[in-house]
Amino acid sequence: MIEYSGQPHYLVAVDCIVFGFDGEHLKILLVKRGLEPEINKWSLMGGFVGANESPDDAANRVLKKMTGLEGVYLEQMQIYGEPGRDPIERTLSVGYFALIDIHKYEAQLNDDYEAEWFLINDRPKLIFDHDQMVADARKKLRYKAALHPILFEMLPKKFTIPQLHILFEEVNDTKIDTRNFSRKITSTGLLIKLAEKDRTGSKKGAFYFKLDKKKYNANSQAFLNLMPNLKI
Amino acid sequence: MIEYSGQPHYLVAVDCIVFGFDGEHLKILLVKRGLEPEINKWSLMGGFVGANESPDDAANRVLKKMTGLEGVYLEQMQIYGEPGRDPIERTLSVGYFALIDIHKYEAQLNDDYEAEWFLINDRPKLIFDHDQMVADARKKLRYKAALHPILFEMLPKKFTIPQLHILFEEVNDTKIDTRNFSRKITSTGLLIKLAEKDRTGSKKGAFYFKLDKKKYNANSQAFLNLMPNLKI
DNA sequence: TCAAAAGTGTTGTCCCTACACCCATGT
DNA sequence: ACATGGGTGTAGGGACAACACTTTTGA
Repeated sequence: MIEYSGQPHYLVAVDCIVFGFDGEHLKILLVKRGLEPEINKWSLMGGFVGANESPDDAANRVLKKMTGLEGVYLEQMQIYGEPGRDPIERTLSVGYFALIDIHKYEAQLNDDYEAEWFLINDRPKLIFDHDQMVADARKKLRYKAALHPILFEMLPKKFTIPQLHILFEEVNDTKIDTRNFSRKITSTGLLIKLAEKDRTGSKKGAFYFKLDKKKYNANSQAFLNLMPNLKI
Repeated sequence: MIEYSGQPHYLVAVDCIVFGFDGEHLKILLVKRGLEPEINKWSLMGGFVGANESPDDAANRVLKKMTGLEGVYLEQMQIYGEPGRDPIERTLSVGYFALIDIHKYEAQLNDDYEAEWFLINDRPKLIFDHDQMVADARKKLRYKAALHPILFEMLPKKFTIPQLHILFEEVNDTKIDTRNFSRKITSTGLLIKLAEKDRTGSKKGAFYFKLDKKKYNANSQAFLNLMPNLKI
């Protein structure tokens, strides 16, 4: 019987930074931690990687369990593995960031967990190294969104250009010229204009668009330069 | 005494995809595996994460041990954690890619390990999921190198533009116009022209350059569009 | 009629690519 | 002299940012 004798074994967890957009501000979803230590403090959604699942599986399972949502946009970020990051026992955690449509979440809220949306810039202090994870996720989201059309994942199926515009400004924490933005985003060819208008925001109303799924899936790897004066 | 009772524990390893450049072709450094199972098969440089080190520490330690080199460019890629990826025992592995100056390596080769450079496109089959790791690393290297000035890490302190040019072509597996390339790369302002010329490649000789460390460190996060017709 | 937001037009600038051509030098 | 890479010049086109303007419609 072959074995890797004498090597230490560790717990492996996943933690998810869940981003949402309420139409005005970027938010993250936090939960009150249900186990010791630090019980009842705010933390990211997380859980241990089970014996028969990959970390990706685990992250999807955790999200399903805590939000009720499946098929969420989920991206592996990095591993957090400093020896002392969990005071009880050595635990390595794989950080993920998730993008969800906040309204979809509210529709099927799972009340078993005390979860709450917080403004990204006004959130409680989190346990362990979770604040670092949020900072890293924010940075990575910005980076990725500048080059790839992923922010659609935080909007409903039907959305308007002004909505998308505000979202881009929120994520990048900057002002973007509305006129150039709408042209740039439509010129990607990823949007399909619908006949219907959203009239809640203005008298004139803004046309709804939906994503061209086919082109979206084909182009999700392409570089798009979605941000003016691209700098990080 | 608080504990996370009943959760499974796993081995955690690191595996490094080490890239090098011999002046003509992109290569990777492989080792003959020294333990069962699959002993004497070719594999990536790897090792288990020790009790008092982070995965990043472990990757640096493994590289130091097997190549003798310190301060190597090392970047975390992703975690590989499918339940059955190691047939002996569940092991999660953090993949890293490393860029090293192949000549520096040869200068202080560690003969304790049977290590060998292989052409990236002509390498032996590797154990477990290491072939997948190499494919992922190649893709990530290409992606990153298109936007950030990291390929310098594979060249000596003094290098010529034609050398850099071939390296870019190798990494991206494409032809790049030499004339436009040299202008684009010098226009980044990251290079300092030296008085000396390399005359091994041509009669005229090509000027040596070195990296402007100060600007390099300041700009390593900037987007640079180093590849024409940027597509992935 | 007016305010307010949506969205189109316009223009100058800069960058990028393609390609021609000159440069330096060992043989 | 001439072959061989190294490197610069140049011109056309396209993208992009800046900003003016029109459109739509509820109040």
